[in-house]
Amino acid sequence: MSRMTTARALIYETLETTQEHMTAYQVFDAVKPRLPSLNMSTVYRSLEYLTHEGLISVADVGEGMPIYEAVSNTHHHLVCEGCKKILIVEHEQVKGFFEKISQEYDFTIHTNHLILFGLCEKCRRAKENQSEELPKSLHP
Amino acid sequence: MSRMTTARALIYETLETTQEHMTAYQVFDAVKPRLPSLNMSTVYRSLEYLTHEGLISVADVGEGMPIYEAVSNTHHHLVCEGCKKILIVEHEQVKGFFEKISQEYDFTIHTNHLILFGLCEKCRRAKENQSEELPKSLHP
DNA sequence: CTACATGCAAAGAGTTTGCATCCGC
DNA sequence: GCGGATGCAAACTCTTTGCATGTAG
Repeated sequence: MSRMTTARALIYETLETTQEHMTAYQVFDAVKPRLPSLNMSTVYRSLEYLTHEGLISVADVGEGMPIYEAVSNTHHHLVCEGCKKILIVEHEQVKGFFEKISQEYDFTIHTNHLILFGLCEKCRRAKENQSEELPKSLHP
Repeated sequence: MSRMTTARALIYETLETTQEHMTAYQVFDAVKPRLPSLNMSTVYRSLEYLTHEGLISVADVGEGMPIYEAVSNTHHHLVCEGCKKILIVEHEQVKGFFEKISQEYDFTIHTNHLILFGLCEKCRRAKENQSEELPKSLHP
């Protein structure tokens, strides 16, 4: 059987109240003060447990570490590759697309956290200017 | 300045001809026979180079290792969490959604490889039956 | 010839695991 | 009290890096 222990409760509470996506290490840092005995392995095991229970969701931002967040807060992200800014996309904007794919392929989508990479308006404009001024040049 | 070396060419050729998504290790295994001196660090450096050149794309299937594929082959994936089967979604099916998001948020999407998790029709049905009565059963 | 690419080995980082102990139920 | 949860430390896996050597242009 499963137990809602102190560690699990605090980890979930942190994700639920901040309503932010966090990496395993960020969760650790946030909970550690309130539970000094907390260990990284417990964080990983708890995150896995909470995910399995459907209380939180995992996604990969492509920065090496997966991020976790409370599912109550279903939304999606646009990550700017220029300034690293993250825009929030309401699930309403995505729902229709998911439903269409679901029907078309007879596939029940569980993914509840989409992350799209690209350029925000500011960075796109900056890049356009850049390529106007520097027609051809350096490249690593 | 950049060079199209043997290693890079073979790695790209492999991804381009198989038209399959592969992990770094799979790329290594596929190219090694034709270039026995090949080293994992070269694979990683080459994949990074090819990605930066826009010849291949990276995506994370959530299984710990990112997967790579030739961009000529733009499509998306539905990954069944039950039987691990992977369905291909043509970009046509996704294009409209990307455009909508792009406009709505004034954001240029670079992501060209979407991976959605869920359950295929077979596994969904299996799960439904399971919760109704059936104790245990087939493997897909 | 020169700068960049590669192989090798070793380091890093994030995550997982075995085991003794702890604690929720 | 018992079985699952935790802490600790070590192991693991994937990836990155420093440096000497090799090679494309």
